[in-house]
Amino acid sequence: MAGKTEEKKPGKRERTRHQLIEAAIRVFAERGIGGSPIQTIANEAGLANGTFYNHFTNKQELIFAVAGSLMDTVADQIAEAVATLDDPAEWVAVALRHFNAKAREDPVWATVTVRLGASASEVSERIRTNMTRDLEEGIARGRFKVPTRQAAADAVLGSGLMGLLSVSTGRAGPEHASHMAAMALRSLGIHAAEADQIAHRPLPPISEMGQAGTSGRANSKG
Amino acid sequence: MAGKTEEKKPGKRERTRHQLIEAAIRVFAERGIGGSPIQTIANEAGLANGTFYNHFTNKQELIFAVAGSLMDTVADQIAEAVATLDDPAEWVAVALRHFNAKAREDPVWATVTVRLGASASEVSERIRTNMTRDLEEGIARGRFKVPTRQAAADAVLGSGLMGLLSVSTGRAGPEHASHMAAMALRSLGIHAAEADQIAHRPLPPISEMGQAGTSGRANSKG
Amino acid sequence: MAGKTEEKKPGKRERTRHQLIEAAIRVFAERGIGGSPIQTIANEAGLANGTFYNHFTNKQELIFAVAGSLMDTVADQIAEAVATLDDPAEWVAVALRHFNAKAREDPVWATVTVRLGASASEVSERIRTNMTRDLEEGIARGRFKVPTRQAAADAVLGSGLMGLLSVSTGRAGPEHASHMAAMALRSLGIHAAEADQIAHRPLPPISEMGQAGTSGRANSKG
Amino acid sequence: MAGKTEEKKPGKRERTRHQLIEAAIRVFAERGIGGSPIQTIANEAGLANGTFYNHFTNKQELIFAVAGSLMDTVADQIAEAVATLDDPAEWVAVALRHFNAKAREDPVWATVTVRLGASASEVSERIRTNMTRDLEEGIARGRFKVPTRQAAADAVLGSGLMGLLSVSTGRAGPEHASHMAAMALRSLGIHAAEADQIAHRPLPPISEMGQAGTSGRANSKG
DNA sequence: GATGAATGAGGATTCATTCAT
DNA sequence: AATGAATGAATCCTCATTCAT
Repeated sequence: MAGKTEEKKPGKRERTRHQLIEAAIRVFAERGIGGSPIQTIANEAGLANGTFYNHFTNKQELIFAVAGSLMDTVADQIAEAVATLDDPAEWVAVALRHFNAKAREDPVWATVTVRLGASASEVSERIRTNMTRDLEEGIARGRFKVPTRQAAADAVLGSGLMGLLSVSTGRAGPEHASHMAAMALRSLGIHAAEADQIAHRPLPPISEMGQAGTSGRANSKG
Repeated sequence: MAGKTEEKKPGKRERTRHQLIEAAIRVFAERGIGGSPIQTIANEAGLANGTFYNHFTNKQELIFAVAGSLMDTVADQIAEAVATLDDPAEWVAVALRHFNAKAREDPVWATVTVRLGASASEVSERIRTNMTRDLEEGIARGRFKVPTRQAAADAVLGSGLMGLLSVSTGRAGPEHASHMAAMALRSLGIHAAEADQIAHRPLPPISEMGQAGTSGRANSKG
Repeated sequence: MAGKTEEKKPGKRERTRHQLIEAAIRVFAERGIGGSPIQTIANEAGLANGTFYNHFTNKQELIFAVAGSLMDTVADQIAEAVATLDDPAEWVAVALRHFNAKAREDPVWATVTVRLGASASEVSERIRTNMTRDLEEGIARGRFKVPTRQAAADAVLGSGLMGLLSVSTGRAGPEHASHMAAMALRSLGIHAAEADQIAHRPLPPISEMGQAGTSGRANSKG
Repeated sequence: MAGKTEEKKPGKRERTRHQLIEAAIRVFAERGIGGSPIQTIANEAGLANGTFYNHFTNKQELIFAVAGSLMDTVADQIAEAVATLDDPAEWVAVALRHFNAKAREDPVWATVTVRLGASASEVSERIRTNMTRDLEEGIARGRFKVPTRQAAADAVLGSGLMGLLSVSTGRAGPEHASHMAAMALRSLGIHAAEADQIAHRPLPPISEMGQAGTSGRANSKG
């Protein structure tokens, strides 16, 4: 149990798994999930088809992993950006704007996230969980006036998701994110003028850490 | 069992087509679109698989027909309900609430609508078009104060969609629809008190016309 | 319910199923079960691979059907031949000799039957059942003197099976079947001289009816 | 348990090979030969899949080794037990009874032996060879009266095999082995009374030597 | 020798679609 | 129009085997 008892290759397995997820994201974006054979994904990752099954039991598992990876990536980045701020209203605004910014920077991410939305709603729970927590804190502090915590979450998340769609279909102008944030804040009971002001404050930066999110996920195959 | 048992004339063809669409909705709800073979759908409709191709050229056409049927059902009902009202704010509130009510009444409808999201986005455009028209009128009349027409549409539609999801996953309480409507109105610049009031007015009833929506659609085979 | 309510094609389905079983028997004999892809079997039957799955859910089901068909064919023929005789001793001798004769006439049958033996012992139960019935009758009539019905069945069936193996590996001489029958009768308590005599009587003929046995079997796919 | 815990020297290689064979027997018994991937067998042996190929060139070789091990185990034990006796009739009876006893003591052995039948008939030849030798001696001494050496071998081996099957399917009663032996002797021309008497004599014991049989076999990999 | 990731040919299975009846 | 058997391309998945460490 001392020393290098178990670590032959530093995460070779882990890395291959990532290659597959990354490849899947690219292929999904281009051809859709249903139109992406395992073979194609494996090849895109520079691997043989059989290798896929050393890392995932089936396609469904890959889809979940992809969805998870996608969501976790932003969720973590957003959580980090938000951590420096005090005002719940700003948390929400920053989260929405970062979510949107991510979509702009990485259209592939946006496309896949949107396509995955319904199929993998269990996974997007992570985003929902984070957001709900933030909203509750805001409600508790009297910053937000909303009929229900549930309704608030739906309104904010719905805005975020629909904004994503607008970005990925090219409907969104340059300030779309801020506008969406402002409207979301208004729906949470923030006055229009203040909402606009908060929604336009400079965005705290996020770290560029690679594939942050996926690291902690369980590896279903031994 | 007497005389013309099968009622040859009045749109027998039409009816068979409908059987297939209805069967597809049920099967899609249960197994997802990708997991629903034509064979299964045809059997659910009490028909042989070959019969399917007397009514649709391919599966994709069925999917569009299903999406169309789904959307038209509500879109028409909503349009009818809204037609009696004068205030754009009320249009929006009523539309959102009816959309949500439909989801409650017909969980299968809700499930399939959500699942269809990506596969048939062209169709959901119809909802967007209607909603955008209403919002524009409201903006023109000075009833809504929004940064952008686009942002407004996203905020409202996002709420609607997310509300649908909450219903179909059982997260939504009895007043969820009204709450969502109120928040949407706030985001459009209506004051909180008024928004709440509008969102709780009695809902204008909708007619119970059977499968209204699909009627006008072209029949590609024939 | 009167007239030709249900019989479009006179057993088209049934016939295709048979083609597949017959083709499988040929292919199995040549390449072994494990070495016979569905594709090859279907092609041998003059059908496309997909057609196979209209008649069997998987390969295992085909194997059972083949084993059943094989066993039933002889079992029926033997039962017919035996029906004309009165002496239980002769039943057993005739059964063993016919079993062996079949192996000589149809080496493919022999090969497949042997190879199938273990994999499909459930199916060969039919042979065992018939034989056990005959033995019991012989015991009841005091014709056989055996320690156990079970032991008797094992001895006779074991002889039959092993004889089959000898035939299919070319070890068996022309009178092998009669010799085996004689020895089997001895083990059942018949005196040597009489056993030999019975085992050499002329063999009652069997009808050449095509694929008799399989007809009654259930069709697992609708 | 003291000192050199791992015992490097005395055939560590040999032992690993054995672990694999033993593991294979267990896995074969449970899942059949075709359904037992190397990976599974290696894991069952507590080894990585790659290790397998340090000991066998391919799967077929393992199957032969398993069959050999299976047969040798009994063949050697039987040979030993028989060596103390003078009467060929007793040789046959003891052999059959030991064969059957082994099946009872080690159901896994029985199952795999039966399942192996077809896949490794070359190996079961060993049993046939031994048995044929014994029968010839008996014939030469005038102890057996049989139509053919071949027929005699088939009758005895068939009984033995079928008895094995009866044991492994639970059809065999406690005295089944003796009954089978008695019937086999009768078929060889021994009178019923004597046959019964011989078949019920106390069984000479066999040594409990571990994995005796496999030891002499060549090791195809260096 | 042991390890376990990678390989890729082989084969099973699905299912949209065609077509003769 | 309805039927349902047949089709075969597309894809999933398995697993014996290789190989770098």
